[in-house]
Amino acid sequence: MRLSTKGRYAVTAMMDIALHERVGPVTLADISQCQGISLSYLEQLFAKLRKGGLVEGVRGPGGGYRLALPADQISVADIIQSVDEKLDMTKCGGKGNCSQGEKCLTHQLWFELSCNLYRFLSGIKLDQYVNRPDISELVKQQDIQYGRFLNRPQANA
Amino acid sequence: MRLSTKGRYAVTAMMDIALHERVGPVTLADISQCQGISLSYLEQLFAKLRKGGLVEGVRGPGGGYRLALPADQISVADIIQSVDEKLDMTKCGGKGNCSQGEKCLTHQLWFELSCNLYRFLSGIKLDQYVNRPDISELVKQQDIQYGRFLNRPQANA
DNA sequence: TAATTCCTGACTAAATTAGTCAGGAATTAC
DNA sequence: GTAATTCCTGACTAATTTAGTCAGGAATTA
Repeated sequence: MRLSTKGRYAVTAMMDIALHERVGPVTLADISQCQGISLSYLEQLFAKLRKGGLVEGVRGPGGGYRLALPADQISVADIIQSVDEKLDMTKCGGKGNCSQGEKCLTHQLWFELSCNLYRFLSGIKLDQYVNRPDISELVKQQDIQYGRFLNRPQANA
Repeated sequence: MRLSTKGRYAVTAMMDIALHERVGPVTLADISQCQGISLSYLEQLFAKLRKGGLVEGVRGPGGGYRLALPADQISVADIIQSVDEKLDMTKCGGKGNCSQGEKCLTHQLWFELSCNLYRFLSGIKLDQYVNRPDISELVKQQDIQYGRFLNRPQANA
Protein backbone atom coordinates (compact mmCIF):
# COMPACT_ATOMS: atom_id res chain seq x y z
CA MET A 1 0.00 0.00 0.00
CA ARG A 2 2.71 2.45 0.88
CA LEU A 3 2.42 4.21 4.19
CA SER A 4 4.60 7.30 4.51
CA THR A 5 4.59 10.78 5.99
CA LYS A 6 2.66 11.96 2.97
CA GLY A 7 -0.29 9.87 4.03
CA ARG A 8 0.11 11.09 7.59
CA TYR A 9 -0.03 14.70 6.44
CA ALA A 10 -3.22 13.98 4.55
CA VAL A 11 -4.92 12.13 7.39
CA THR A 12 -3.83 14.77 9.89
CA ALA A 13 -5.30 17.54 7.75
CA MET A 14 -8.54 15.63 7.22
CA MET A 15 -8.82 15.02 10.95
CA ASP A 16 -8.35 18.71 11.52
CA ILE A 17 -11.23 19.50 9.20
CA ALA A 18 -13.48 16.85 10.72
CA LEU A 19 -12.79 18.15 14.22
CA HIS A 20 -13.66 21.74 13.35
CA GLU A 21 -16.34 21.27 10.77
CA ARG A 22 -19.22 22.32 13.00
CA VAL A 23 -17.81 25.87 12.89
CA GLY A 24 -17.67 26.00 9.10
CA PRO A 25 -15.13 25.44 6.31
CA VAL A 26 -11.51 25.19 7.45
CA THR A 27 -8.83 27.12 5.57
CA LEU A 28 -5.59 25.56 4.44
CA ALA A 29 -3.79 28.51 6.02
CA ASP A 30 -5.19 27.45 9.42
CA ILE A 31 -4.21 23.84 8.93
CA SER A 32 -0.80 24.91 7.72
CA GLN A 33 -0.18 26.95 10.86
CA CYS A 34 -1.67 24.50 13.37
CA GLN A 35 -0.16 21.33 11.96
CA GLY A 36 3.11 22.79 10.71
CA ILE A 37 2.68 21.73 7.10
CA SER A 38 3.67 24.04 4.25
CA LEU A 39 0.69 25.74 2.63
CA SER A 40 1.67 24.95 -0.93
CA TYR A 41 2.24 21.33 -0.11
CA LEU A 42 -1.19 21.18 1.47
CA GLU A 43 -2.63 22.61 -1.72
CA GLN A 44 -1.06 19.79 -3.69
CA LEU A 45 -2.47 17.20 -1.32
CA PHE A 46 -5.92 18.75 -1.33
CA ALA A 47 -6.01 18.79 -5.11
CA LYS A 48 -5.83 15.00 -4.85
CA LEU A 49 -8.29 14.75 -1.99
CA ARG A 50 -10.74 16.81 -3.99
CA LYS A 51 -10.28 14.62 -7.06
CA GLY A 52 -10.85 11.65 -4.78
CA GLY A 53 -14.19 13.16 -3.78
CA LEU A 54 -13.33 13.44 -0.09
CA VAL A 55 -13.45 17.22 0.31
CA GLU A 56 -14.95 20.21 -1.41
CA GLY A 57 -13.52 23.71 -1.51
CA VAL A 58 -15.44 26.90 -0.76
CA ARG A 59 -13.84 29.99 -2.28
CA GLY A 60 -13.82 33.52 -1.09
CA PRO A 61 -13.64 35.05 2.38
CA GLY A 62 -15.04 32.70 5.01
CA GLY A 63 -14.32 29.82 2.68
CA GLY A 64 -12.07 26.85 3.14
CA TYR A 65 -12.50 23.11 2.86
CA ARG A 66 -15.37 20.92 3.98
CA LEU A 67 -15.75 17.15 4.03
CA ALA A 68 -17.63 16.03 0.94
CA LEU A 69 -19.07 13.09 2.89
CA PRO A 70 -20.21 12.51 6.48
CA ALA A 71 -17.24 11.83 8.75
CA ASP A 72 -18.46 8.30 9.41
CA GLN A 73 -18.12 7.53 5.72
CA ILE A 74 -14.49 8.61 5.31
CA SER A 75 -11.88 6.06 6.30
CA VAL A 76 -8.15 6.32 6.75
CA ALA A 77 -7.79 3.96 3.80
CA ASP A 78 -9.79 6.34 1.59
CA ILE A 79 -7.49 9.21 2.46
CA ILE A 80 -4.23 7.34 1.99
CA GLN A 81 -5.45 5.92 -1.28
CA SER A 82 -6.34 9.38 -2.53
CA VAL A 83 -2.89 10.84 -2.01
CA ASP A 84 -0.66 7.81 -2.23
CA GLU A 85 -2.34 6.23 -5.21
CA LYS A 86 -1.44 2.62 -4.66
CA LEU A 87 -3.35 0.34 -2.37
CA ASP A 88 -2.07 -2.83 -3.92
CA MET A 89 1.27 -4.15 -2.75
CA THR A 90 1.79 -6.81 -5.39
CA LYS A 91 4.56 -6.10 -7.85
CA CYS A 92 2.24 -6.77 -10.79
CA GLY A 93 -0.71 -4.67 -9.64
CA GLY A 94 -2.82 -7.73 -8.91
CA LYS A 95 -2.58 -9.11 -12.44
CA GLY A 96 -0.55 -12.16 -11.48
CA ASN A 97 2.04 -11.80 -14.24
CA CYS A 98 4.88 -10.79 -11.94
CA SER A 99 7.36 -13.48 -12.94
CA GLN A 100 7.58 -14.26 -16.66
CA GLY A 101 3.82 -14.18 -17.04
CA GLU A 102 3.26 -16.34 -13.98
CA LYS A 103 2.49 -15.38 -10.41
CA CYS A 104 5.72 -14.74 -8.56
CA LEU A 105 6.64 -16.60 -5.39
CA THR A 106 5.28 -13.97 -3.08
CA HIS A 107 2.27 -12.87 -5.11
CA GLN A 108 -0.14 -14.55 -2.75
CA LEU A 109 1.57 -13.05 0.28
CA TRP A 110 1.26 -9.49 -0.99
CA PHE A 111 -2.22 -10.01 -2.28
CA GLU A 112 -3.51 -11.20 1.07
CA LEU A 113 -1.51 -8.59 2.91
CA SER A 114 -3.02 -5.85 0.77
CA CYS A 115 -6.53 -7.15 1.34
CA ASN A 116 -6.09 -7.38 5.09
CA LEU A 117 -4.41 -4.02 5.40
CA TYR A 118 -7.13 -2.40 3.38
CA ARG A 119 -9.84 -4.04 5.45
CA PHE A 120 -8.11 -2.80 8.58
CA LEU A 121 -7.56 0.79 7.51
CA SER A 122 -10.96 1.17 5.95
CA GLY A 123 -12.48 0.18 9.27
CA ILE A 124 -11.12 3.36 10.86
CA LYS A 125 -13.42 6.28 10.12
CA LEU A 126 -12.80 9.95 10.88
CA ASP A 127 -15.80 10.26 13.18
CA GLN A 128 -14.34 7.72 15.60
CA TYR A 129 -11.96 10.42 16.77
CA VAL A 130 -14.19 13.47 16.55
CA ASN A 131 -16.34 12.74 19.59
CA ARG A 132 -13.70 11.46 21.94
CA PRO A 133 -13.37 13.54 25.14
CA ASP A 134 -9.56 13.47 25.25
CA ILE A 135 -9.34 14.77 21.70
CA SER A 136 -12.03 17.44 21.90
CA GLU A 137 -10.16 18.76 24.94
CA LEU A 138 -7.03 19.11 22.83
CA VAL A 139 -9.01 20.82 20.09
CA LYS A 140 -10.18 23.51 22.51
CA GLN A 141 -6.66 24.11 23.82
CA GLN A 142 -5.23 24.44 20.35
CA ASP A 143 -8.03 26.69 19.11
CA ILE A 144 -7.14 29.08 21.91
CA GLN A 145 -3.43 28.74 21.30
CA TYR A 146 -3.77 29.65 17.66
CA GLY A 147 -6.65 32.09 18.06
CA ARG A 148 -8.53 30.03 15.57
CA PHE A 149 -12.02 30.93 14.47
CA LEU A 150 -11.84 34.31 16.16
CA ASN A 151 -13.18 37.20 14.10
CA ARG A 152 -13.72 35.01 11.09
CA PRO A 153 -16.45 35.91 8.61
CA GLN A 154 -19.11 33.22 8.18
CA ALA A 155 -19.30 31.52 4.82
CA ASN A 156 -22.57 30.37 3.30
CA ALA A 157 -23.38 27.00 4.81
CA MET B 1 5.40 2.39 9.98
CA ARG B 2 6.31 3.01 6.40
CA LEU B 3 5.49 0.31 3.91
CA SER B 4 7.31 0.59 0.61
CA THR B 5 8.91 -1.53 -2.08
CA LYS B 6 12.02 -1.72 0.06
CA GLY B 7 10.12 -3.74 2.63
CA ARG B 8 8.63 -5.86 -0.12
CA TYR B 9 12.09 -6.68 -1.44
CA ALA B 10 13.18 -7.74 2.03
CA VAL B 11 10.12 -9.88 2.72
CA THR B 12 10.31 -11.44 -0.73
CA ALA B 13 13.94 -12.38 -0.20
CA MET B 14 13.25 -13.79 3.25
CA MET B 15 10.36 -15.83 1.87
CA ASP B 16 12.68 -17.19 -0.78
CA ILE B 17 15.13 -18.35 1.87
CA ALA B 18 12.42 -19.86 4.04
CA LEU B 19 11.00 -21.77 1.08
CA HIS B 20 14.34 -23.29 0.10
CA GLU B 21 16.02 -23.67 3.43
CA ARG B 22 15.64 -27.43 3.60
CA VAL B 23 18.21 -27.66 0.75
CA GLY B 24 20.79 -25.53 2.52
CA PRO B 25 21.89 -21.88 2.61
CA VAL B 26 20.55 -19.72 -0.21
CA THR B 27 22.92 -17.41 -2.07
CA LEU B 28 22.13 -13.79 -2.77
CA ALA B 29 23.08 -14.45 -6.40
CA ASP B 30 20.23 -16.96 -6.64
CA ILE B 31 17.74 -14.61 -5.02
CA SER B 32 18.93 -11.80 -7.24
CA GLN B 33 18.31 -13.85 -10.37
CA CYS B 34 15.02 -15.42 -9.34
CA GLN B 35 13.41 -12.34 -7.83
CA GLY B 36 14.95 -9.76 -10.16
CA ILE B 37 16.60 -7.69 -7.43
CA SER B 38 20.06 -6.24 -7.90
CA LEU B 39 22.73 -8.21 -6.05
CA SER B 40 24.36 -5.20 -4.46
CA TYR B 41 21.07 -3.88 -3.24
CA LEU B 42 20.31 -7.24 -1.71
CA GLU B 43 23.65 -7.08 0.07
CA GLN B 44 22.66 -3.77 1.61
CA LEU B 45 19.33 -5.16 2.76
CA PHE B 46 20.89 -8.31 4.15
CA ALA B 47 23.41 -6.30 6.12
CA LYS B 48 20.41 -4.88 7.97
CA LEU B 49 18.62 -8.20 8.26
CA ARG B 50 21.75 -9.70 9.77
CA LYS B 51 22.10 -6.85 12.24
CA GLY B 52 18.45 -7.42 13.07
CA GLY B 53 19.30 -11.01 13.95
CA LEU B 54 16.97 -12.52 11.34
CA VAL B 55 19.54 -14.24 9.12
CA GLU B 56 23.07 -15.53 9.33
CA GLY B 57 25.57 -15.73 6.53
CA VAL B 58 27.66 -18.76 5.62
CA ARG B 59 30.77 -17.89 3.64
CA GLY B 60 32.59 -19.84 1.04
CA PRO B 61 31.42 -22.19 -1.72
CA GLY B 62 28.12 -23.82 -0.85
CA GLY B 63 27.44 -20.93 1.48
CA GLY B 64 24.69 -18.37 1.45
CA TYR B 65 22.15 -17.14 3.94
CA ARG B 66 20.09 -19.09 6.46
CA LEU B 67 17.31 -17.99 8.77
CA ALA B 68 18.73 -17.26 12.21
CA LEU B 69 15.43 -18.31 13.79
CA PRO B 70 12.76 -20.93 13.03
CA ALA B 71 10.41 -19.72 10.30
CA ASP B 72 7.50 -19.66 12.73
CA GLN B 73 9.32 -17.06 14.80
CA ILE B 74 9.97 -14.55 12.03
CA SER B 75 7.12 -12.20 11.21
CA VAL B 76 6.59 -9.75 8.38
CA ALA B 77 6.75 -6.98 10.97
CA ASP B 78 10.20 -8.14 12.10
CA ILE B 79 11.49 -7.99 8.54
CA ILE B 80 10.05 -4.60 7.68
CA GLN B 81 11.29 -3.17 10.93
CA SER B 82 14.79 -4.46 10.23
CA VAL B 83 15.14 -2.70 6.90
CA ASP B 84 12.78 0.24 7.24
CA GLU B 85 13.77 1.19 10.73
CA LYS B 86 10.60 2.89 11.87
CA LEU B 87 7.61 1.09 13.21
CA ASP B 88 6.13 4.11 14.91
CA MET B 89 3.97 6.42 12.83
CA THR B 90 3.68 9.27 15.32
CA LYS B 91 5.51 12.43 14.35
CA CYS B 92 7.21 12.57 17.74
CA GLY B 93 8.37 8.98 17.95
CA GLY B 94 5.85 8.14 20.67
CA LYS B 95 7.14 10.80 23.06
CA GLY B 96 4.00 12.93 22.91
CA ASN B 97 5.80 16.24 22.41
CA CYS B 98 4.69 16.67 18.80
CA SER B 99 3.06 20.08 19.15
CA GLN B 100 4.89 22.62 21.35
CA GLY B 101 5.66 20.03 23.98
CA GLU B 102 2.09 18.70 23.99
CA LYS B 103 0.53 15.81 22.14
CA CYS B 104 -0.60 16.92 18.71
CA LEU B 105 -4.18 16.52 17.52
CA THR B 106 -3.56 13.25 15.80
CA HIS B 107 -1.08 11.75 18.20
CA GLN B 108 -3.60 9.27 19.53
CA LEU B 109 -4.68 8.28 16.03
CA TRP B 110 -1.16 7.45 14.92
CA PHE B 111 -0.29 5.78 18.16
CA GLU B 112 -3.23 3.41 17.95
CA LEU B 113 -2.74 2.88 14.25
CA SER B 114 0.89 1.93 14.82
CA CYS B 115 -0.05 -0.52 17.55
CA ASN B 116 -2.74 -2.18 15.48
CA LEU B 117 -0.64 -2.35 12.35
CA TYR B 118 2.22 -3.87 14.28
CA ARG B 119 -0.06 -6.42 15.90
CA PHE B 120 -1.42 -7.33 12.48
CA LEU B 121 1.90 -7.66 10.68
CA SER B 122 3.62 -9.47 13.52
CA GLY B 123 0.87 -12.08 13.34
CA ILE B 124 2.03 -13.13 9.88
CA LYS B 125 4.96 -15.53 10.15
CA LEU B 126 7.10 -16.88 7.34
CA ASP B 127 6.17 -20.50 7.98
CA GLN B 128 2.53 -19.80 7.16
CA TYR B 129 3.51 -19.69 3.52
CA VAL B 130 6.16 -22.38 3.41
CA ASN B 131 3.87 -25.38 3.68
CA ARG B 132 1.04 -24.24 1.45
CA PRO B 133 0.45 -26.54 -1.53
CA ASP B 134 -0.12 -23.74 -4.05
CA ILE B 135 3.16 -22.11 -3.11
CA SER B 136 5.32 -25.21 -2.90
CA GLU B 137 4.11 -26.02 -6.41
CA LEU B 138 5.40 -22.65 -7.59
CA VAL B 139 8.70 -23.25 -5.85
CA LYS B 140 9.24 -26.46 -7.78
CA GLN B 141 8.42 -24.81 -11.10
CA GLN B 142 10.79 -21.96 -10.48
CA ASP B 143 13.59 -24.20 -9.25
CA ILE B 144 13.41 -25.99 -12.57
CA GLN B 145 13.13 -22.77 -14.54
CA TYR B 146 16.24 -21.33 -12.99
CA GLY B 147 18.15 -24.60 -12.62
CA ARG B 148 18.49 -23.80 -8.99
CA PHE B 149 20.34 -26.12 -6.64
CA LEU B 150 21.66 -28.21 -9.50
CA ASN B 151 25.33 -29.17 -9.17
CA ARG B 152 25.74 -27.08 -6.07
CA PRO B 153 28.34 -28.07 -3.49
CA GLN B 154 26.99 -28.84 -0.04
CA ALA B 155 27.92 -26.44 2.74
CA ASN B 156 28.46 -27.58 6.30
CA ALA B 157 25.07 -27.73 7.96
C1' DT C 1 -13.53 47.33 -5.86
C1' DA C 2 -10.56 45.07 -2.52
C1' DA C 3 -9.78 41.22 0.29
C1' DT C 4 -9.90 36.42 0.85
C1' DT C 5 -9.47 31.89 -0.36
C1' DC C 6 -9.33 28.14 -3.44
C1' DC C 7 -6.88 26.43 -7.50
C1' DT C 8 -3.20 25.49 -11.04
C1' DG C 9 1.18 24.63 -12.99
C1' DA C 10 6.01 25.00 -13.21
C1' DC C 11 9.97 24.93 -10.76
C1' DT C 12 13.56 23.67 -6.93
C1' DA C 13 15.51 21.22 -2.89
C1' DA C 14 15.93 17.49 0.09
C1' DA C 15 15.39 12.82 1.22
C1' DT C 16 14.84 8.10 0.11
C1' DT C 17 15.30 4.22 -2.81
C1' DA C 18 17.79 1.62 -5.97
C1' DG C 19 21.79 0.38 -8.13
C1' DT C 20 27.04 0.33 -9.19
C1' DC C 21 31.71 -0.44 -8.18
C1' DA C 22 35.91 -1.97 -6.04
C1' DG C 23 37.82 -4.56 -2.91
C1' DG C 24 38.54 -7.48 1.44
C1' DA C 25 37.52 -11.79 4.53
C1' DA C 26 36.18 -16.46 5.33
C1' DT C 27 35.51 -20.91 3.64
C1' DT C 28 35.66 -24.95 0.52
C1' DA C 29 37.54 -27.86 -3.16
C1' DC C 30 41.39 -29.08 -5.53
C1' DG D 1 49.22 -24.13 -0.53
C1' DT D 2 45.98 -21.98 -4.52
C1' DA D 3 41.81 -20.89 -6.74
C1' DA D 4 37.01 -20.42 -6.55
C1' DT D 5 33.07 -19.04 -4.10
C1' DT D 6 30.45 -16.36 -1.24
C1' DC D 7 29.65 -13.14 2.30
C1' DC D 8 30.76 -8.44 3.74
C1' DT D 9 31.95 -3.38 3.65
C1' DG D 10 32.06 1.28 2.25
C1' DA D 11 31.95 4.86 -1.04
C1' DC D 12 29.83 6.48 -4.88
C1' DT D 13 25.97 7.56 -8.46
C1' DA D 14 21.26 7.69 -10.48
C1' DA D 15 16.43 7.69 -10.19
C1' DT D 16 12.37 8.52 -7.78
C1' DT D 17 9.58 10.46 -4.29
C1' DT D 18 8.62 13.83 -0.95
C1' DA D 19 8.45 18.41 0.42
C1' DG D 20 8.48 23.03 -0.41
C1' DT D 21 8.56 27.56 -3.29
C1' DC D 22 6.80 30.78 -6.44
C1' DA D 23 3.75 33.30 -9.46
C1' DG D 24 -0.43 33.99 -10.87
C1' DG D 25 -5.54 33.16 -11.97
C1' DA D 26 -10.67 32.27 -10.52
C1' DA D 27 -14.52 32.58 -7.46
C1' DT D 28 -16.66 34.65 -3.72
C1' DT D 29 -17.68 37.97 0.03
C1' DA D 30 -17.85 42.47 2.22
